[in-house]
Amino acid sequence: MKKRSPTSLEYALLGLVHMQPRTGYDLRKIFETTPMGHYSSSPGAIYPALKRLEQQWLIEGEVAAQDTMRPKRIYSATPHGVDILREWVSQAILTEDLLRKDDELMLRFALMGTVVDHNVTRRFLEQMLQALESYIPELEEVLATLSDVGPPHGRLALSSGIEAYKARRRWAQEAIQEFPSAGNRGRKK
Amino acid sequence: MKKRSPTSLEYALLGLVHMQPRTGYDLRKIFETTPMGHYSSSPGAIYPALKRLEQQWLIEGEVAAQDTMRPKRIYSATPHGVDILREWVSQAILTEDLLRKDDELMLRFALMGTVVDHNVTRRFLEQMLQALESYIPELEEVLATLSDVGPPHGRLALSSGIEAYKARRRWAQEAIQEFPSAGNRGRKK
DNA sequence: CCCCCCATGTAACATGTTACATGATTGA
DNA sequence: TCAATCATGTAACATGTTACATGGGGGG
Repeated sequence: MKKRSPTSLEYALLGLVHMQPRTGYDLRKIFETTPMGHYSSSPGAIYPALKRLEQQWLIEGEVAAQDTMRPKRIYSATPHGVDILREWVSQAILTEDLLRKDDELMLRFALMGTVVDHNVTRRFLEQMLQALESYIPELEEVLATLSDVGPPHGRLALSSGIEAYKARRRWAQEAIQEFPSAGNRGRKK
Repeated sequence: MKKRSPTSLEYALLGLVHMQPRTGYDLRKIFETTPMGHYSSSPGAIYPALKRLEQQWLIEGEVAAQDTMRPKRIYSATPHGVDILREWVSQAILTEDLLRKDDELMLRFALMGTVVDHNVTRRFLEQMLQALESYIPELEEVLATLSDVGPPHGRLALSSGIEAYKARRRWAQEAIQEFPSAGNRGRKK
């Protein structure tokens, strides 16, 4: 039996309940009201996803308000769930991930705080920087080859993307300083 | 009969065949090899989507290589398709679109070159700037309220997002100058 | 002659969307 | 008591993913 890997939404839910136990409703509110917000949020997505995670033992729900019907379940991550989450956030970053899995990449970073140490975080940022260093020039080259005739919208859209990646590169260079390498450990501040 | 509106992928296909007639294979290659690349690209997504567009008269396919079996179809946009495309790219931009439909927003910009004049493009950029001016401070406020204890990953991920939006604001301010307003028309360069 | 690229398609499957439904609790 | 918010769920549907299948043509 091949265990197909969780979706982004499922990882997001797993990470959030690991940070702190929550109900399905809590999770929905997070997606509705915070900047985490493009991960769905409709009950038809959340509740089935929680059920799947529970079936795979990645999270477990404790029933509160036991006497009423339609009991409320408070979920938290199981040790196995934490392992799976850690494995996911620790995956190597490929250049193409910047194009095809960009959201997932930042989600991984946002959720890694509670499952890995600063060495893994640092490695993540180093790999992201490497990917950006190889991808940005590639995009600039594409931009340079685009013909000047016709509407500029395509070219402008591409340069918007390039600027976004450059902003991310600056961000990563700043961020990495908060995670000193083994050699420099403890010397910061 | 309610005509449900096309998906992003369908709009992308519609826009691309309007720029220039193409086969399904051409479209797949675009998604595989260019920066337009996170829009799917698998045959199981492209060919059914083209079929749907054809059924709604948004595109039409001309059959080439008529004598062989498995004939190759070259698609182009119908006048009705162009209307629908124009309507879509011209929609008003809401602040929440920045969070929930960001990709779609940039796709709309990239595809609008061949269907609207520079006044509409300018309006698009003005509305995007307005949305950014209202959204960026909102995010900064959220960032300021986040507690300093615990792992910084969440805060850093948020500031990465903020920097991306700021980069987009700079880009939009630059880009808008390529589309002079009615009052300044023709005065540029 | 074989492999790769051109070129199109389908079938099974999982996920997510939209809309609906239920009922408890809290504050005005 | 009325409305809003808390809280969970399901059913129908459309879309997209993965994997498979077919076949022609060109180049080494």
